Amino acid sequence: MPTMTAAQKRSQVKADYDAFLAGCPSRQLLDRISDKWVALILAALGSDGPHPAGDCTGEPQSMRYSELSRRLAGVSQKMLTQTLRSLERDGLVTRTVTPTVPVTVTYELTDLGLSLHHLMRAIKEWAEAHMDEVLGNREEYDTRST
Amino acid sequence: MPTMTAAQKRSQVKADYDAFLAGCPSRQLLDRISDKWVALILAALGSDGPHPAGDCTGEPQSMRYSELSRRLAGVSQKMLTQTLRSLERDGLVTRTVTPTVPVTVTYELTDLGLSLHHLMRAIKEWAEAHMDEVLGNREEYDTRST
DNA sequence: AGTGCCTACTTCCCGTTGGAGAGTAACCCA
DNA sequence: TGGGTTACTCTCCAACGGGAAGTAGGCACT
Repeated sequence: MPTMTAAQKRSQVKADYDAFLAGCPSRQLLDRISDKWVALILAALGSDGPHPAGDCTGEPQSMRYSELSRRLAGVSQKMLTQTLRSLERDGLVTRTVTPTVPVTVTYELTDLGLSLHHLMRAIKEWAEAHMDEVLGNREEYDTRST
Repeated sequence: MPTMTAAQKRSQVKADYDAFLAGCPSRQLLDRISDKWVALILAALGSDGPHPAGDCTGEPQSMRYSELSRRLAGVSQKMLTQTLRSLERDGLVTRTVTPTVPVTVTYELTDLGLSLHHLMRAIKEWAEAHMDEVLGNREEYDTRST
């Protein structure tokens, strides 16, 4: 009769590994980067001008809260504010308040944010290059299982 | 009395933009990539061997379901299965069932998945390079507001 | 024969997250 | 006084995801 049942052993193994990938330094930043809206905000702040369907290139520029809100169609104000705050906290964007008639708040990428933006740009390019392939795979997979 | 109140106009503007970034081809793939577990699974399948705290490099290899489950400490079985299915659907990983004594299911990166993994590797490197900076920024931000 | 264990899931319950929409502050305009 | 602006904040609720337990199909011990 062992001191540990199989179930207990399983928990033990799990606990042993908990400090493993959870402690990976990439993991914490990965969680931040893989936030639904972070990538889009970076993309928006990294691009300029109104871009025709899907074009996210261009020079970095500062944007107002309302501009971002309009640009990132689908983002709730709550999440936009929240995400911008966390990006500011991480030093990826700067937040500047200008006390004009109605207050104006502008957000801009820092150098750090800009460097991350370059990575995002690469991902966007990958996405555009392989979009068709992925879509094709999905279709095939769906018809196969139907 | 205008035909449109300001509120209605706002909804109108929103609807106009809804088809905008939502239709961006990057957006759909971005949603997939920025899934909490996708990046981690890709990292796991792209690395090999047990790696000491935070080391996610190495050669791609196939892994069993249970291996992944152990490696990605913290993932629920539900999400692991779900995520693997969607990755398979997208053609990023292959799923092979070998009818051994207890069935063995192995997952492996496809070429497409491998190419995405390279991007992930770049992100991991960025994360490691700038982790300290971000952590410093956070600390500063937190002390400032306290 | 019965109990237990294995893998690779699926199912159920429930807490947290995030969206929709209304409310707020501070000020301008008619 | 009523409406407008911007940049939020708050409240309510649906849905996503985690934890734990259940399932199928078969080996292995006793």
